[in-house]
Amino acid sequence: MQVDILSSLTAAQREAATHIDGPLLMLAGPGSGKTRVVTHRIAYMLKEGIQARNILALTFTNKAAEEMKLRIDRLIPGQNLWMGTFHSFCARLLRQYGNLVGLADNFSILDTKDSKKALQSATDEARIDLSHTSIDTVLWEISNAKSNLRTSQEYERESASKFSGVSEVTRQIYPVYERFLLRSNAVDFDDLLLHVAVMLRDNQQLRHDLDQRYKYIMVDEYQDTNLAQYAIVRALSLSNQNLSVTGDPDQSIYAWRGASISNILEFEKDYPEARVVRLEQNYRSTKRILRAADDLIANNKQRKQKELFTNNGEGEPVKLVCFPHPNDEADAIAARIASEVERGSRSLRDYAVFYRVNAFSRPLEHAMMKQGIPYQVVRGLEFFQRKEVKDLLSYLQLINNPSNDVAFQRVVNLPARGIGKTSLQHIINHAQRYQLTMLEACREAGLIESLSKRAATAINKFVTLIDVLTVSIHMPVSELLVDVVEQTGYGDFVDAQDAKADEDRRGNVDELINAAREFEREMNESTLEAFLEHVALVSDVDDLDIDPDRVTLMTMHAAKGLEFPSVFVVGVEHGIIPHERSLEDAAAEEEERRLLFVGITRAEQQLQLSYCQRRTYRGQTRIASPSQFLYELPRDEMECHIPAGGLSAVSLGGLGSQYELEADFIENLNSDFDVDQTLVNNREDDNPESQIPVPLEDIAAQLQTAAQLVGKKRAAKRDAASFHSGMQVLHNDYGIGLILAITGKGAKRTATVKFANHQERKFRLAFAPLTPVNDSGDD
DNA sequence: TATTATCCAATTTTT
DNA sequence: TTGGATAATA
Repeated sequence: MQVDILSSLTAAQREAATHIDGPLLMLAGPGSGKTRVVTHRIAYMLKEGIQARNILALTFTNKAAEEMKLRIDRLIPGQNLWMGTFHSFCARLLRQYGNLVGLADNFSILDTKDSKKALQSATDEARIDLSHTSIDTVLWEISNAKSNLRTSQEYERESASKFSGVSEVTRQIYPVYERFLLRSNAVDFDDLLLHVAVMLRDNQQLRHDLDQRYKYIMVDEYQDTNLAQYAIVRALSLSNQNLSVTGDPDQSIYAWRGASISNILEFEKDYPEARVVRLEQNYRSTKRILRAADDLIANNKQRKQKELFTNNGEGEPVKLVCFPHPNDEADAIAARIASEVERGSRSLRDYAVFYRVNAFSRPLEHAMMKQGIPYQVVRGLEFFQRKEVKDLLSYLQLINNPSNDVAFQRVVNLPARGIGKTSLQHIINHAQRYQLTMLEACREAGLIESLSKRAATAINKFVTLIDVLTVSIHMPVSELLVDVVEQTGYGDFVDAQDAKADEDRRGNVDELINAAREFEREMNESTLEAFLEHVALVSDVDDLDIDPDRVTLMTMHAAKGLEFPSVFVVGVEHGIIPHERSLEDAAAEEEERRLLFVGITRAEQQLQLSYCQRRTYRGQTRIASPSQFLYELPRDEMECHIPAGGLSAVSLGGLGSQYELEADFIENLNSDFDVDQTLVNNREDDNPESQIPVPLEDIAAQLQTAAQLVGKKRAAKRDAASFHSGMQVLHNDYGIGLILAITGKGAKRTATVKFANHQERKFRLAFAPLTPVNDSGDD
């Protein structure tokens, strides 16, 4: 039987799969069959007689956990193995032992938005002045602190010497926020981990018990663990060092969220006994794709050297294509997919398009729709973020946990029931004065003098409403939900809105009720509490179905762990990948490179990277230039459809000659250049929505001509001191503009520039990122 | 108090 | 362009 399980593994894989006792580090490159090894290893352990209940397997996504469970079940059916995310594991522990950190077992889990609301409330309550920081910054700072195992006290101590605005404000707010959450019997995502880590640290008995219980621990994507997760894993594997972790430092893309890559890099220090297995053979991609990935990632300095190889064929050349505009980019991709599918060489599910920011899905969606290509957009939390859904869930939260003030505030006047801002403020004051939760304060509405009689009545009605609903707390969630929709008046409210604005909010409501029904059907434990936990810890991504025959659109972050026969990466542009916010920080830039590496290595057979000359983003069209990462690819063996002169004609980051590509654009300065037809002139229709997709080859050909047309028009020198009115200039952020006037002298010399979007701005010539666009040939 | 207008800021986001 | 958060108004 063992032979069955191991026979399909290679030597290296088998070595990892049969290493049961003692620490194990599996460095697994992309496409190296990691999941296969992990699942086979577990199956092997079970066969060897290890109890399923002694195994703890931690993943980052529910999807990954499900996938593994499924595959193990295929190898050894009928084992009841617990597998899940760090967060759900911690939530489960906290339900049991939460009292150790001051949580009742019906605590609520706040999502990021709720956390922000909580933080805002806490800040208001304590009358803390945010001065120059924003609530987002502080939330971020606290989240970071929590990921790094710092409670408010530790933060205070640790940051005592820091005098930046953020840390000063955070020092004040963090303890208040902490108290606010405890009082609300609620945790944010970071708390789930932090509380458990603290609990394990301060409670040796518990630590020991759990250590005994979970004798074999497995962690997937170890490169993405943060300090809190590290501490939890460490605490659970002290007595029994049967810890196996898998990961790939080159695929660490969540450092920005507190993941610390050093966890995996220093595993061998933490566990000197560790066996290290490297899985470097790639079974996924063609040689060419792998070489592109390898060349790219080789530019990272902070890196464990790794040798990727594959026995797969050379494959087609990787494509690099430049387009005038994202609409063309999207059209060309849609057209190619359509034609290949038409030809029968592939099906839609073989294709994925990746981008750096979610907003880039828009032109792609347009193009797919135009072409009638079925597609699915994978977006993190779309469903559970919708207003209707959040509103209704807040009612459920409040019923489940009456202390949840965030939920309370969300629903108290929704639909409007005459409890406005002023009344609410009175309630808040009262609650604060007597240390009550808001719902408790409402129960004393009659005692609050400042409240008008009318308001007091409205509040009493609300309290009664919640009390009545609470009676049904043990009913199936879907029925409770139906009750909520009807009795709170929310259903009518939504219907009224739909009628007025021609929307389908009701549809979302129904969808949520359906989700509840499905939950009842699938889960053996379908209490309200379980449902709320489920929706808090499961995202839409998790039930991403690759099965339906559709093209998949998603961010590169979301793509991790997936693979597709044919992959497009769009918008490989400077300031996009790497993202502009990463430009100053070398470490952040390396992470961006890893991100592109992840994108590239998802591809099995076909890969196309593309960038545009202009990009419409946030309502503004701007000049775009190729990403510096494109220079690091093996372009000589790739198929490049880029303007004459190639990438190198566009100077990196600098503005010097990048608008060489843009000369036609510049010429259109004084005309309305919303739709620039110069490059794509086979369009017959002025309406951008209904334009005919341009075959990729044609666009490439046209680009060449356009570039030739542009010919002599060269960029002026950057240091040109001779700005004058009537002159065309290029601004880093605003694009091309016309100097209307010049005033002042010396350092104060100021230009008034009118930009393409008809905005006028003034710039000090001494510092403004302005470059003259000179048509007098200066070569 | 409730609706409407205006302004502002804007990655990625396993949970 | 979008959404969210305030400010202005009926």
